[in-house]
Amino acid sequence: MTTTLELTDVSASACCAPLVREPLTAAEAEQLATTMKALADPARLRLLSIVAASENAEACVCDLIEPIGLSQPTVSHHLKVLTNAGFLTRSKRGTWAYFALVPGALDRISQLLVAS
Amino acid sequence: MTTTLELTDVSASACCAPLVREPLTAAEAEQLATTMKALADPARLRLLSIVAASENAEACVCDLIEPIGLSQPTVSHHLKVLTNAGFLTRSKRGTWAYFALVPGALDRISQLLVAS
DNA sequence: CGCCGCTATCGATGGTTGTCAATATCGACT
DNA sequence: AGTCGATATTGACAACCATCGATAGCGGCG
Repeated sequence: MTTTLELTDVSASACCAPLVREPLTAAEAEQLATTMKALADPARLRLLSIVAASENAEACVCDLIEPIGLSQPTVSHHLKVLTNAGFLTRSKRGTWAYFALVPGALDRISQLLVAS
Repeated sequence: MTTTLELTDVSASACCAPLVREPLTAAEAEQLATTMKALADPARLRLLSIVAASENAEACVCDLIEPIGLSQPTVSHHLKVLTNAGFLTRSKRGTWAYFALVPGALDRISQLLVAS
């Protein structure tokens, strides 16, 4: 299993000097790439946007399978990737598993790309 | 060869309604994922940051090979991917090929991720 | 013209990944 | 206990991709 990514580490070591300010070290680039790889998939982007647009920015797996149009194991896999990357949290209530947006997670990588 | 990505199309069709506002369509997700896949690679992220930190946000291929630590064909390949994705432009002056940042390209995808 | 240096393309290869069917797990309810 | 429904895990397979060596194209320069 991949370790949980520390987005804050990237922004800390590269604080006030994001991607466009000065060259990334190999380690920083590796970490940022791993995080972005979690986003660079159409199914995962759609999952994120569906969760974000849901009530309380939270959705049950059962509500995600149909709109995505993929098999249940595949959806479960993508949700795991997004969770490991720090974009979603998983909370099981009864039989159902609810995935919720991690506040600020998307904003963090967004700020790493922007120039200002 | 992959077609040049139209980042403006994404931001246009998703204007004022980014990733977190309402569910992405399959086509939007596909396009955004393709663009992000170009970024989700450590070598390409480092190339971008080196170019961005150079004079005039522009760098020669010969100046990029050594700091990246990859073979010349591999570097050339990554630069092509970034160019096709709309993040770099290529201009050949004499024997040398100079790659420059496309202004606003990174900011565009950055704004697609952020909530506000 | 002929050589040389810079860059791009080609072909091959090993590794990664998205996907599914099958199966396991686990909670709820009877 | 036993069944059922929801979710996660496993195993397998095809597609994709990053990388390199070899080679081709192409200016500059002697």
